[in-house]
Order: sequence, then structure tokens, then C-alpha cells
Amino acid sequence: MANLLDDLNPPQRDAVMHTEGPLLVLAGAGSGKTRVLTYRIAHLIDDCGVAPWAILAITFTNKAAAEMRERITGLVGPVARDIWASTFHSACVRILRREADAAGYRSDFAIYDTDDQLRLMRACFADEEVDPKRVAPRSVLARISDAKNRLIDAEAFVEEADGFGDEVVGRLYRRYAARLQAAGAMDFDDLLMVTTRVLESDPQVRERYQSRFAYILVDEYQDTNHAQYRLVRVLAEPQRNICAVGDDDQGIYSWRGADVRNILDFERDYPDTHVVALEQNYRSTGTILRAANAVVARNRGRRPKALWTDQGDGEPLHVLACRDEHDEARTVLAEIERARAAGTSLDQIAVFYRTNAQSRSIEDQLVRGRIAYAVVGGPRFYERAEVRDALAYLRVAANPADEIAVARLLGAPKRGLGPGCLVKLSLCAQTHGLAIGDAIGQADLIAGLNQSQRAALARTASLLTEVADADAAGMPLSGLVAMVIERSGLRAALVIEGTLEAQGRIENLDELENVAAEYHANAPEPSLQGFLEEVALQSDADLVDQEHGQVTLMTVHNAKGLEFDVVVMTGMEDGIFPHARADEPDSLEEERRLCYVGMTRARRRLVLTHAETRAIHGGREYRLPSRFLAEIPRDAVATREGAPVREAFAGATQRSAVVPLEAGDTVLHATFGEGIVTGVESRGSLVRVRFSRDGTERRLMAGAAPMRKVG
DNA sequence: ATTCAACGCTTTTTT
DNA sequence: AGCGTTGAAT
Repeated sequence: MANLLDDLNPPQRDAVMHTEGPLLVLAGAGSGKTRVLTYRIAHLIDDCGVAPWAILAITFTNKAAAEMRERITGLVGPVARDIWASTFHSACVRILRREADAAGYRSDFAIYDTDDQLRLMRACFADEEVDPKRVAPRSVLARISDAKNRLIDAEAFVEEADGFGDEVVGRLYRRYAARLQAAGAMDFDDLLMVTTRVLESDPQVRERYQSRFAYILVDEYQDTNHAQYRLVRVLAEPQRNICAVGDDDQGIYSWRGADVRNILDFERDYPDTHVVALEQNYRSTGTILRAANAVVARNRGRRPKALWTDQGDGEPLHVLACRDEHDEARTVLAEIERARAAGTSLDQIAVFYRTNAQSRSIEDQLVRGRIAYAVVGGPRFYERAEVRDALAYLRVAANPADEIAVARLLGAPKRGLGPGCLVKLSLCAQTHGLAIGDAIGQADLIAGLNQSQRAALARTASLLTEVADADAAGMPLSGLVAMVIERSGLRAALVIEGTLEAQGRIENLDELENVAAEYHANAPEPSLQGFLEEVALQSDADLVDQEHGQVTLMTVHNAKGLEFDVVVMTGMEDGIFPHARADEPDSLEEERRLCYVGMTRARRRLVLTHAETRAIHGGREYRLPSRFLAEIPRDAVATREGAPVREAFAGATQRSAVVPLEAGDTVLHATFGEGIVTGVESRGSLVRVRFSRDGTERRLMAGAAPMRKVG
């Protein structure tokens, strides 16, 4: 360990060595906070004799937790396995499974994600006879989420309700909470709220975890909400060995209840706090850093700080104006090809955007350019309809009370079991005191069903029982998944459909089987419940794969914690970034922090693009460059105008005037090697080339592609 | 009672 | 451009 400390600069070392009492690490972007966190834990274990299981390390994503554990393993060996390193939500689930009794739940509770929540809320609207067109179910869910994040349960909400709107929300909140409870389910916010409530109200449970977790570390502390704040606070007592790491300039989740005050007020909450500021940046060039600092410096109410680097200035930023989103996409493509020609590997290139919808035009262009890419956070695998359908069977097998999953499974595949049938089923369950999933097997108790419906229900019931039995008998998960896919008829229905789209869905079902097999092979204690839990708590950011030679496309939110040699930030336009709905001063400041987060992901080259017009909601709108662009010092930017694509096309004409490419020419490409021109399009600006190395034919931009004529 | 096809409204960011 | 609701067909 002693020599490990040599890897650290003085403030980093200070943060690692200060083990007792509250510690606040203000870690600027790229200042090596992960290293501090891992070394600190290694130091606790190796030098201070702290038991690994007495350490609770909270990270923002599961992936970050896994990586941290891996790095600590590298430092202290396999004992790192016993550290509790996880997200808030995962840690809460783990506590709640043990303490379900005290929390008033069964230990096999299901976890409802956004989609489940919405379905359940729609049912509540029906119960309460609220018109979903007058009040949006999503907005009610948002209100409830907000309340739960502030630890306000339905009863407290109703008590405080103020005005008619609140009265309606209160009624829906009550109903929603009751139905969740009846379904044996918790939503994401419940995980935090219920855990905190149990810890705060039950002395036995509290004592158990307080004495267990002697050392607590929380990463991304600026993005904790009130419930998380209270959770940490109660767990940290009485020793208060709490280490909070964060950066108030990177708080980007206030819309999700995160409260930057948690980090700004840390010293007030823990008066004897030792504060360490990490301000040396090891990631970016001086120019990128200077530009990002200048932008975020416009925010009021931040801790003043000055990130610095001893690396050189590097190259200037590039701000590129584009005609429209297609032009912008071509610009991105050109930028990627340029970076690749300069020797940057694709996985060191990222494209950011403010909203997910923006990925589409860029994806189209990358497909044309044959650039391998991965979109983080589009339609998630586990959110695809067919995958959810299959999962619904597993969910009901694990928890028959899960009414949302029952509703889902009845409709997939189509077999004459619709909403009417669901109503009868739930009525039957109620009158006979059965879980709704168990009522499926009691079709003879239900009046008004036809013969084929009874048969379908019976088949479904026996499948569910068999899945549950097979699980109990220890059948591997992939076997359970296969059983569901085959026996439910999900696969057969898609095979009959026979379309290309159905083919893709079948592949997704196969992939689910693979995922299950992988889970079974990797999880320490695989179980059906554990699998469903992982599915529910997996985040988009967990799926970032920076090792497979692909460009990464993602929202700026998902980029937090990552770094790339080359970053292209697209859609730098007022109304998009900052977003049009961020019109209040506070939310504008959050947009600015988001911009700062995006900019500071870049190590060497940062390109910002904006389009003059953009297709939005059907129509085409004129857009002004983002005000954030104007906040970047002029002398940090190389290009202010002139779309590079237009430059590229101009260059193409110029160059083709000198060396016009035509079919039959031999060219040498920086990446693909030698090839023969097989065709020319768009008056010479696009050429088709068949490359001899791999036999592929590619369409390339004559002016922009890193390629020259050799014969 | 279920299913399918057309219409109209809506979208920021996510554990 | 996608989804959910509505209305018509089976």
C-alpha cells in the first residue's frame, strides 16, 4: 500500500488517508476520484484492518460498482468480494429482502419499472374515475415520485394536500400505493423510501446496519435526493465515518429529486468535516478545460473552483454550423472518419446529444458510412415488448400477485384472452382470496368464459406451475426462459407472423435466453428472483461498452463518468441544449452543468455542432446556436462557421478537379487499404469502392474520406 | 368479447 | 414519428 500512495497527488493522498469521521471530497471532472475511492477502500482493508463487509460503497451505476470492485480486487485480492459496492437502489433491495417483515412486505416483492408504473396508474385512474385526458397519468406519477423522494407517503401527502389538483393526486397516490402493495410490488422510489423508513423507525433493524457499516462512501453525492440523503445519514450514525465524493458543477438530476444542497450543505450537516478539493485534471487538454470552466463559471451559487492541468493546451475546439440535422449527421460522420484516419480507434469516439430522439439521423448516416456504433439508452433490450412478454411469465411464476405482469401475459401471445377476461380473473381472485396469478388455474370458478378461453387459461396455468416447480428444482434460468418462450406460444406466434420484424423479435427472445444463461453463469447466487431484480435495476449506463471498436452514441446524461479521446456534442442550439423546457434560471443552470459534464468528457478533441434548421414535431424549425457556445472563449475555438461537410464537398470538387476519381481507379484508404472504385455518385462527391482486403464495397465521401488515388 | 385500423396528441434528461 | 384511445369489423 505504501507504494500505492506514491501514485497519488497530495490532496488525493489526504483523501485516502483521512479515514475517521466525515470527509467531503470535492472532485472536479477528471481529477482521479475513482482512484481515490478505490485506494481509500484498499487502504481501509489493508492498512486499517477494516473488514470488507463493513464497507458500504454507493455508486451511481451498477457498472461503476462492478468496476470499482474489480479495481479493489486488483489492490487487495479476492476479499474485495465482500464489500457492499452497489447503487442506492440495489443496496436497498438487498436490505429490504432481509428486512421485508419489518418493512411490511413479503421478501419476494416484485420491482415495478416505469412501464409497469404507468400501467398500474392507468388502472388507478379507472378505479378513481379520473379522466386520463384531463390529467396525464405520467404527471401524476411524477408528483408521486417527487413526494416519495421527499419521504412523503400517501397518507402524509393527503394530509398536506392543498387545492383540488392535490386532492386528486392524493386520491390516486393512495390508490396507487394500495395496488402496489396488493401486487406485492415496489416501484423505484419505494425502494429508497421504504428502506429509509424502516431504518429510521425500527431500532433493531437500524442497529443491525449501523453497526455493520462502519465505513460509508457515496460517489456522485451531488446527485443524491432527500431520501438518499436521509438513508446515508441514518446509516452513518453513530461513527459518522462517511466519505462523500462529488462535484456541485456536475449535478444534473434535480428533475429526479436530486438536491445539490446535499453537497453544498455537507459541512453544515457534519460540522467536523474534513474537506479535500481535487482540482488537478488528468484527462483533458488545457483548452478543453478552459472552455468548460468558462461555461460553468456563469452559474451562480456554486463553490468557486479552478480546475487546472499540466498537460499542454492541445488543439482548439471546433464549432461547426450545419444546414440541418442531416447535414449535421454527415458532419459527425466526417468527423469520425477524420479521427479514425488520424489513428483514433472507434471506441475512443463518442457522439452526445441532449435528447434521445436526436440519435436517429446520426444513426442513419453512420449506417451509410459503415461505421460501427452502439447507442446507449435507446429502446432498451428489456423494454422491448416481446422481451417483456416473456419476462411477464417469469414474474408471475415468481410472484403470482403481480397483476401488471398477469395483465401482460394474458395478451401475449394473442389467444382470445383480453381485458374482459382480466376483469373476471381479478374478480375471481378477490372473491376466493387468491392471488390473481393463482386464479388463472381456477378457470372453472369463473363464469362467462368460452371453451377456448378456459383451455387457454388452463395451459397458461400449467406452464406457470411448471416454471415455478422447475425453478424450485434448480433448473438453470436459461431453461426457464426457453420453457416460457416455447410453451407459451410466443415464439410460434412470431414464426407464423413471418415478417422481418417478427424475425428480429425472435432473435430478441433468443438473446433473452443467452442473457439468462450468462446471468446464471456469473451471478454468485443465481435465482429467478435475482434475475428479475437485475433486469429491473439495470440502467442504460450499465451497458456502455467501450471495448468493442464502436463509436458510442448517447445522451449527455448517460455520459457522466466516462471519457473519450474525441467527443462530438451535437444539437448545440437554443431550445435543444439548453432545452426549451429549461426556462427557469435554476433549470438553465442545470443545463449548463450538463453542458459542462459533456465537454469535460473529452480528452483531446472536442467538436460542437449545431444546425440552422431541424425537423421537430413534424415541422421544420429555424434554430439559433446555443447560448452556451457564446460562453466559450473565442480564442479557444478554431472554426466558427462553415459546415465541414460543405468544406468537404468543396474540397472534393477541388480535389476531383486535380485527381478526379472514376470507376476502375485504384485508391488507398487509411483504414480499409487498397480498393477499386466501382462507381461514382453525386457528381463525384461520393464514390463506391470495393476493398480488396475484406471484399466489402463502401460508399465514401470523396473529399472527406482518408483516401487517395494510387493508380 | 376481441382484434384491427385510423386518428389525434405529445416528448427532456432516468434509477 | 410513436403511442393510446376510439370506432368498426369479426
